[in-house]
Amino acid sequence: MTDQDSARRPKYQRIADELRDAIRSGDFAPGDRLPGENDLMATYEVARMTARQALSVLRTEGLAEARKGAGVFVRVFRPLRRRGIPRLAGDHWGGGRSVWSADVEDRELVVDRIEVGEAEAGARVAEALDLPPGAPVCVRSRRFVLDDKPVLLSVSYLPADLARGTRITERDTGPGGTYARLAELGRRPVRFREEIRCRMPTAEESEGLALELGTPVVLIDRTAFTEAGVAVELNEMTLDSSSYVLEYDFGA
Amino acid sequence: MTDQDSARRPKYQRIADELRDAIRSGDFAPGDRLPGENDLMATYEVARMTARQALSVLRTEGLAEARKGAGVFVRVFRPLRRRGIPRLAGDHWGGGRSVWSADVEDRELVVDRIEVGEAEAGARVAEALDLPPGAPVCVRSRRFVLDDKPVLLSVSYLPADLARGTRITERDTGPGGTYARLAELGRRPVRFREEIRCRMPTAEESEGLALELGTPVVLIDRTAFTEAGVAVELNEMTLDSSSYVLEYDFGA
DNA sequence: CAGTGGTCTAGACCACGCG
DNA sequence: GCGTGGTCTAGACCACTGC
Repeated sequence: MTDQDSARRPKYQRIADELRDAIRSGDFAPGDRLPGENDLMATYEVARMTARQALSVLRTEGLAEARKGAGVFVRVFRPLRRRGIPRLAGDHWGGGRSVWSADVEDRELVVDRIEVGEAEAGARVAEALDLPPGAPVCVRSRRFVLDDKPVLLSVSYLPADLARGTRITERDTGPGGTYARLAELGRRPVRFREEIRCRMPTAEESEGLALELGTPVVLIDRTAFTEAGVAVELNEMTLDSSSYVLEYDFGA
Repeated sequence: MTDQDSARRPKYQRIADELRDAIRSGDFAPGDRLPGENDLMATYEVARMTARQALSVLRTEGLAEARKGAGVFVRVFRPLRRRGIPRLAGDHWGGGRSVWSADVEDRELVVDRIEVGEAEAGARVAEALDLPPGAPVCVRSRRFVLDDKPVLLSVSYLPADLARGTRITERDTGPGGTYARLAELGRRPVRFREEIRCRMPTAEESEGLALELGTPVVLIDRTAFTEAGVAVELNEMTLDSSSYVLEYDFGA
């Protein structure tokens, strides 16, 4: 009766299917504990590794997370909405607020792992900023942590001759951030290009964003241009995909 | 000598690290065959499952793919560039071309699994189209296959009272596609909102897009609005993330 | 300290694909 | 046909968590 209909589908997949259905149907709500390895071994009369493999399917699908010594739990999602276009409107950061204040509202935002320095432009950076390869660039990297969860890694590149001697090279760039400083230099960014990619994280990204198994990252490469069409900044962002919904509004 | 520096890192991780480094450094180029399970067992003197686990790390990272009976290979990427904004400019589809011709250029595009029908709006569709829940909607679903690789699943919803009696309810919507028909009805879409999410695929998505292990999907929900601000279409798209780079250009 | 998940071994049989 | 990866078993020891 129970294994007559197995129909060539591997046991671990069938177990995963049942658990997945139970999650989707609401039998297990976000945050609930799922049956553990021992439970599955008993219920389905399978070996340890088979039960493990079933759970690993759900984890790599991003549906479940394992907590050592505690159990396996249904994952909880609470994505942030990131509005691609109005957030960069001049009247946001122009008024002394960072572009971030548009996103986070009443949640607790911490910026850490701030590093500022100078380096030689690699091929990609040089091309984006229209500089000769090896040209000096100001590099600003930082991490954004929202309610104790890291959500974004950001590395920003600017031509060094533009940034030197300004607060852009300091840890705190001042009110309105880098874009306000650029505006003061007569290089106000008015046009932007964002390129979006998505893939599984590297080990470093996984560590830096404290990612669960089965969580992709979103890469946003934003180039900022002045009215004259000169690229003044390349910002490479790495987002925890489970923490974000991106939104773009535009006319035809 | 070889395991003195193991430093608590699991064997399978150390093996995966070495292979990953070899890939990144170019010792294995895209498409190359990697050492198989038996090779790793011999080289590192580990059990089968340990070698397997090492390879599975690379696969879930999206760096390698297994071909049954053949071996494990370094994955090859050739993403399409999808320009979010100019592709929807009226002069593209207005001239009788589909919005797709902007993306694919000289590659072979096949559209299959076309289904057109009517259904009752679920909660999300009803909200997006500003209809009462359960209202009849026209549903158009299809799959785009580029050079024999499926890259996008699309399901489009329109208010049924708008679509009925037009070519929108036929398999072939005619020159310029759905948007050109809407324009003829006096409901020309002029504003768009795209919401972007990213996650691991469900089993159905994985099948429909023929995804490798370790390949996330990108979800784009696009709502089209008329000049009067009325939502006339919701298009839910599911993309193979390894096949796409999304691009958005906009001013501040 | 009892139970959990994490790692690892040493076997087995199978289906598939390439030569 | 032989080697490949895919599935599965029945054990083992460990580290961590929570009671």
